[in-house]
Amino acid sequence: MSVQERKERERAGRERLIVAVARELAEQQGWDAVTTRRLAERIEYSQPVLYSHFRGKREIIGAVALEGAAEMAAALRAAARAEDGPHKRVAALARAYLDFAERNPAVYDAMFQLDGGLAFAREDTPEPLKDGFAALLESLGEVAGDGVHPGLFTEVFWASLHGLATLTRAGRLPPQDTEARVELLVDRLAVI
Amino acid sequence: MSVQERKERERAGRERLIVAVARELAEQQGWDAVTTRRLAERIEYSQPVLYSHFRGKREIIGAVALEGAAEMAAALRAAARAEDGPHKRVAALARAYLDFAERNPAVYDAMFQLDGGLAFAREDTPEPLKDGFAALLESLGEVAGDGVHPGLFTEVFWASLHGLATLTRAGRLPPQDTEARVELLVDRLAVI
DNA sequence: TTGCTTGTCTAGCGATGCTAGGATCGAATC
DNA sequence: GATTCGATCCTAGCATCGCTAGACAAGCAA
Repeated sequence: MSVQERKERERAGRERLIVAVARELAEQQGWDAVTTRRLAERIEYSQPVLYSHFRGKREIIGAVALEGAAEMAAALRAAARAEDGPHKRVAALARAYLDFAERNPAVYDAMFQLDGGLAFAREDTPEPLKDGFAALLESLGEVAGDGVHPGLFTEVFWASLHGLATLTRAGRLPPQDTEARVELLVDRLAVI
Repeated sequence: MSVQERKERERAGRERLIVAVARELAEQQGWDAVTTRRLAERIEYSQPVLYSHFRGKREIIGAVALEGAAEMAAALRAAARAEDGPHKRVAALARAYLDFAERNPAVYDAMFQLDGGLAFAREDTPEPLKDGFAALLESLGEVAGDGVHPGLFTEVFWASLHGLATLTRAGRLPPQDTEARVELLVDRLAVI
């Protein structure tokens, strides 16, 4: 039994290594540079080994996305917890979101721009994704306003942040006024 | 002289054909299906001909994006012109924006998701893109609120719409409550 | 007719994601 | 300790991608 357990441990370790290397490579040189050949070379195995862990490149992107979602949820909760009062909390949340997107562009892409083969907004949505949305909902629910469904409000707020994050990073919005845009968004959307 | 003029006309016509076919193919089967080989086959010329018109696939995407930007600007202005009063006008504008994105997903991708090699938010930004932003600004400037820079407000509003458009289409937001989300966004962001 | 420019095509390069089939290695059995 | 056998891994290759070099043909000027 012990032999098999050891093998499973090694396999799990190698799988974590694949995801970590994919993420690192993506952050360093962009997802285009994450080819199966390069990935295989970096983990010091041949290409087909990747396919014994993942069905394809898409699934590797999906694994990075899940890892990122868990981290983002934690970062959002930490930022919200550090502030008193709904308004300050929401502002901190928004900044933390955009900060995460800016600091981890490749991970953010894996989560929201690329196709990682993950289900969203459904029953079978993976737990880390649901939890990321929940982390937003926790702070945003209290500023949704009377008669507005908290979930719907969270969706709108999230979409707005997502728009700011992606357009800024793609050079579609000038980078200098980021802070002013966040303030405007929070002041208008959040009630009290 | 006439011979040369005829040739230039034919060349320009072929270039329009390339862009039209690329757009059609992208809308039908997605941008992944727009390969240089398939494109060449459909215009009934060999691959290298494409490269005598465009530097590469990126530039073809860029051409589709410019065409789309001009159409979108016209659609936004038409929607705004049909309504009286700032609030109604902005609501119509928002719906027209999301409607365009939904009806022309491939064109929308070319404009805002893919790399078409275009400059944004800069001096040398192509005219159709500037005009698209201007079309938004015309209606949104009057609801920016006191002391808020119209351009900044337009950026935030646009980013929010962009977030809704992309997240909805990628299946990240449930499709049914789209209208409620738009109403909420307009009600909160637009002043009076 | 002879040259030259202009236009187009065939063929090919180096990559990509992914896979079939053979080799190798280690654990279990005699 | 030798042998069998299954799991594990690698070499080699496929189809396709964006892009380009070089051959070829058509049309114009001399």
